[in-house]
Amino acid sequence: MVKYINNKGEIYEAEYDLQIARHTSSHILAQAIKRIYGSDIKLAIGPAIDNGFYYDFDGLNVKQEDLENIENEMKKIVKENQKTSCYTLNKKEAIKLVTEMDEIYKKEMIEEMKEDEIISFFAQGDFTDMCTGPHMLYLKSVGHFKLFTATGAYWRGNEKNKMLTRIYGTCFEKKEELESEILKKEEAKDKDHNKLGREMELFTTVDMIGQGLPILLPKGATIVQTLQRFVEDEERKRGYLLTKTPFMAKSDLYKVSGHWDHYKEGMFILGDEAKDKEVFALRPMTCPFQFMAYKNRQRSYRDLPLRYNETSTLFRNEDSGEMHGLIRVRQFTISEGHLAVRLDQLEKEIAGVLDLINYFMDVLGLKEDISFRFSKWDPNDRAKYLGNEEDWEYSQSVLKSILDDLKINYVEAIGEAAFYGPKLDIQAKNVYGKEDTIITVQVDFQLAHRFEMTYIDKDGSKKYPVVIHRTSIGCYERTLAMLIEKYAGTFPLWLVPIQAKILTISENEIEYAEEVKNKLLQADFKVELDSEDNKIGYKIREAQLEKVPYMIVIGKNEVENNTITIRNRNGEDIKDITVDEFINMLNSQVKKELLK
RNA sequence: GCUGGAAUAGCUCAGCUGGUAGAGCAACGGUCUUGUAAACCGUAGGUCCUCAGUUCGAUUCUGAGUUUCAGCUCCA
Repeated sequence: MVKYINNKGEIYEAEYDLQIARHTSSHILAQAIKRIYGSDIKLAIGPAIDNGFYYDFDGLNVKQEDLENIENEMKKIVKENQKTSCYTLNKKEAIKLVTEMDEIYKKEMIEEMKEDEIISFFAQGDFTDMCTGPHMLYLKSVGHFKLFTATGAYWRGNEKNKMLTRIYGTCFEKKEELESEILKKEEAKDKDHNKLGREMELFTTVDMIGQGLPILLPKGATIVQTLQRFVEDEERKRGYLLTKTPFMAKSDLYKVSGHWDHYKEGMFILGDEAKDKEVFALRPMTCPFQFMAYKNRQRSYRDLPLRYNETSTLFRNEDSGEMHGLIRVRQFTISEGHLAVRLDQLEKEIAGVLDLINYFMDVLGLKEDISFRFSKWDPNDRAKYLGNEEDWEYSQSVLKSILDDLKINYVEAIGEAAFYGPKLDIQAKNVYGKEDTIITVQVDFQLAHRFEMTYIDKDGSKKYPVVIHRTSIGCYERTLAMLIEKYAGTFPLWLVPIQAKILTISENEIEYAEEVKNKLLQADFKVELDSEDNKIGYKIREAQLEKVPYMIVIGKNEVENNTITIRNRNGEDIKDITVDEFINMLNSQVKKELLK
């Protein structure tokens, strides 16, 4: 049991609380910083977060190597085992105190509070901080902590504000827990797609090509091709019509779509508006192009729902600091699609989209790792969005009721909507726990009007369809990144770029091995023959490093018996099997993996 | 875009305060023709990210740029 003190000054006893311990650790960090770097360092905020804590400081200039020193000071403070006390002040008194302390950020926070707010302060030895608590009564109770990084962070998360210095750390009750967390971080590095993907020769980047423009090497390209064929085939089965639309268009198109006003910064623009007669832009989204396919002829209510899909390459001029491996790039290819539907079809079509997504996530093995986010507009940031409040309230309420009907378990996020409508985002976490959107489904009541997309209804009147913007498997680069980390490079059979590697014991078996290879290639399997080196142990090791699911070993016994020996990833051997039997085995395994 | 790191052989890295570079693995050539995790001998491989500046002399110091990493902000 641990003793705590809350913001009423009450002392109570409870189990070790990780959140409070981490919050207390952030105060110890701040105390250490003040001791080492002096009172010129201004305190901003220092909360506990998911996997640790941080504290933001102004005027602090620390480097990675200084962290050890700071950590030692923190340990010293804990050893002193100061007792925490708490007192409260009214707003006026609190402002007076923080003004005396010259804590400008605390002052700013207090000034924004209500007049009758009671503000609590926690003190430990020579250190006092405004805080709502609770805290550990004795600093010794915090347990074991470690500082990780010192980086920059904007005050209040706004890029217009000053950049402060943020120190991240974590804390656990037991030393073993801390050590296992550190170990976990180390192990995560080996799964990091940006490291593993390069090591496995799935992709690379080249200085001369530029940021966010990775090259998919043969193995990575093979995986993406497998995914794309799978997605296009499945979508055709579900009634989607394929389009192939241009990679760029005149600015006129984007002016109608609203991209020119709302998304220009994110586009690669070819030409100079001031000088050139015609200005082009690479497409950042496929929507307006597929809308033109819709408008190719007059549509009837009987034509709807109309489902378009395209394996679509997009270009977005991301800020230079944003690029990261395959997760965030400037050119990417997405399983894009737009559905033009009648309002009475909307729910069923969204359900259909979600069923498709669900199937894909299941096949990829990501079903357990995703979460749903209902992304709404921010009424306080109108300039970012098309349409008025009424439009947004309507489209959001429609999407919300559909999601509730479908019993989707989601969190809401303000200000994450697309500029033309609310979204259902499907989120996945990377190996370090950082969340990214991999799939998005959007409901759009706006763009059909802008593009004059209409259909003739039963009663002969002209109507606008609702547009669903959706991806089904997401963007191939980002999804590949997630898969690399999910499987630590050990891809399932249907997806792996080399499904089997044929290894010969000596050069005498190469002719037979070629026969085996051709049979497997004809049966549509991806195989390689390694006959360069004669050392079988070495070859097996190579195949293991490449995470090849099956090794086919061929020596003189196999040639004599017209069979092969197979070794799977677990190191188990199957002997005296024929090539045809092996092909059947592979086929049934792939079928199973595709849930068919 | 912002803050702070980093860039040396194909890969992982070493190289003290300025005197143009090394190791292990990989590659290539040869020997061995081998039944399950690195056989032996040999060879080659570098614009020390780029461009300027300081200097008799720069991988090393300074500046600008490029790429890259962590975080922030932005985003699929």
